[in-house]
Amino acid sequence: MTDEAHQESDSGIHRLEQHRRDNRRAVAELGLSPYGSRTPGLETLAAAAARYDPAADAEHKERGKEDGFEDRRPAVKVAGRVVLHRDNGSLVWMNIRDDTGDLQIAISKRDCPDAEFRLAKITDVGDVVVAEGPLVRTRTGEVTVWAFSLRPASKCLIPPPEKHAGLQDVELRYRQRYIDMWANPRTLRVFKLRSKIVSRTRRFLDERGFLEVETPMLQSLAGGAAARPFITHMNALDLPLFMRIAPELYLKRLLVGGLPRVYEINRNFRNEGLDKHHNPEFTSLEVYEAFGDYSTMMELTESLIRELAQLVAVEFENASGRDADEGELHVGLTLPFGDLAIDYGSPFERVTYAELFRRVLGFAMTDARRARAEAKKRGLKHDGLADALVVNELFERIAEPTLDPARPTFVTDYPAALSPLTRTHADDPELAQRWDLFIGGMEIGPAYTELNDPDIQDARFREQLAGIGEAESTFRTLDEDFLRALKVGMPPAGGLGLGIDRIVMLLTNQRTIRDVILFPLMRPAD
RNA sequence: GCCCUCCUAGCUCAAUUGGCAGAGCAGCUGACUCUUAAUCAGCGGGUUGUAGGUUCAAGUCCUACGGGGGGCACCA
Repeated sequence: MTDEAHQESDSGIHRLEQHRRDNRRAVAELGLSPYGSRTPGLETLAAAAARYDPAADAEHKERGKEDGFEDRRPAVKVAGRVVLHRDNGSLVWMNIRDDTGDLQIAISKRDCPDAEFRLAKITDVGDVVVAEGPLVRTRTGEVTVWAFSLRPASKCLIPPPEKHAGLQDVELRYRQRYIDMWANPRTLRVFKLRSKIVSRTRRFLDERGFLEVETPMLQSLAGGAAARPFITHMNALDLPLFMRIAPELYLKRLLVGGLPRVYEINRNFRNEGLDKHHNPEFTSLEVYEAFGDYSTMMELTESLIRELAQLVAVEFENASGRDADEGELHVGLTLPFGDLAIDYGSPFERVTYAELFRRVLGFAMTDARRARAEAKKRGLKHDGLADALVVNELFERIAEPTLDPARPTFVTDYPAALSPLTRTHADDPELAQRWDLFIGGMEIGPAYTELNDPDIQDARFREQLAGIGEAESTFRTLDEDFLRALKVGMPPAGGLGLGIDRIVMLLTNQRTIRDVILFPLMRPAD
């Protein structure tokens, strides 16, 4: 048996990787450094291609061989990863890619130093190169860098994915995102958009006088939500710590301290299941506004999401090369999400919890006996549940799914029994000043008029804690310091929580949360 | 936690009823100065996720395990 019969050589290196290692050595033997060095004066592929000058190109084609001819074709210096490689003998073509697009490079034996022409011949798909030369248009009409210089910048030792289909294996796409990103341009587009969505969100809030803050992610009490936390440990203080499940209780302390408008965009960690809408670590936006309430939060949220949709619509137009003046998206401002066309331009729908319940179920949510009978009839949970929970079971299973997923909808005024930590209406203590926003069938986030009476908050906390089981009590305890902060006096306030990952899913038309998180949690492969 | 489903060459995918594991791309050798999923001629490349089992014979059927995807349940 020869070595060639083995997939791997004695050193355990795959034959395809070995060929690439051999090519890397050949590059070094040409006197070129396979891993490149600092390179000033580079421009993006899109910017370079945009500088193509048809007149100069035509002039050069006509009179390029005349004595004393002055070449006025713009010369560009670009870098990118090789995605296609066509060796035509004494003329090598390659297409390189950066985050702005692809560009064709031609390396001719006649016009390039010998070592650099030989580099072109042994360049592998996946390598990163720097090319320099005038912009020309080929006979088939493609803008091309006609290189007078080609340099190596980095070697790709791993065989790349299939050149046309790209990297299809979902598992590999998540585990080896660095390949997915360059092999599938769509992936890079989504994550660039995500970044723009987040920075526009910051700008939107900054412009309105909100201050971005960072509160603890390691907490000795994990409060602000009812999820299971991750537990960790600090050696120096021999202290058990929780990863935060929400920043809420710290942000409210800041209202007490005298910051009237604060927000935080950061990670939360919840030790629960994972599915297409849940990753154990996810990014949320929380906003608090002193002297606001859940209505001011509603206006803020609607404007923010409309502005983000507008941003994405403009990006789409730019990407598809459409004339921005066409205005089609601006008039309607709809964005695709799967089979839906979600309308962000029209005023969002508003419906009260009670109204939606009555409309769909046919009776008032205050009719507990009827609700219980209805739940039983439909085979929903009801035994041993409080009235409000039976009503909510009907609401979530029957009423909520009737919302039009193509119309962003605020469901307002939840039963107070379901929202013990929210201020109730002055004229109806059974209703909480809370709304939830639904878009595309997903819950995007809630907002509240915050409770700021320390005695009521204290009582509600204790009621909640009284109802929990043994297991929960290990991570749910009363935050005495938070109650002390409320006793110092927190102004009346509106509070908002939005799931950033889900907003990005909606706006970039990605059906699973893993496609908007760069490195979603995966089980270790081995 | 339960149910369904997928895992075949570096990548993308085939393989009929259980009957010799294949193709394209990528790779290697050669030709080619306007190609563009370059083309042309030739050549290599496999422990079919892992471990067992049934069978004359297993990619295919059975069991367990690992990983992925989907659904259900759980989860203010």
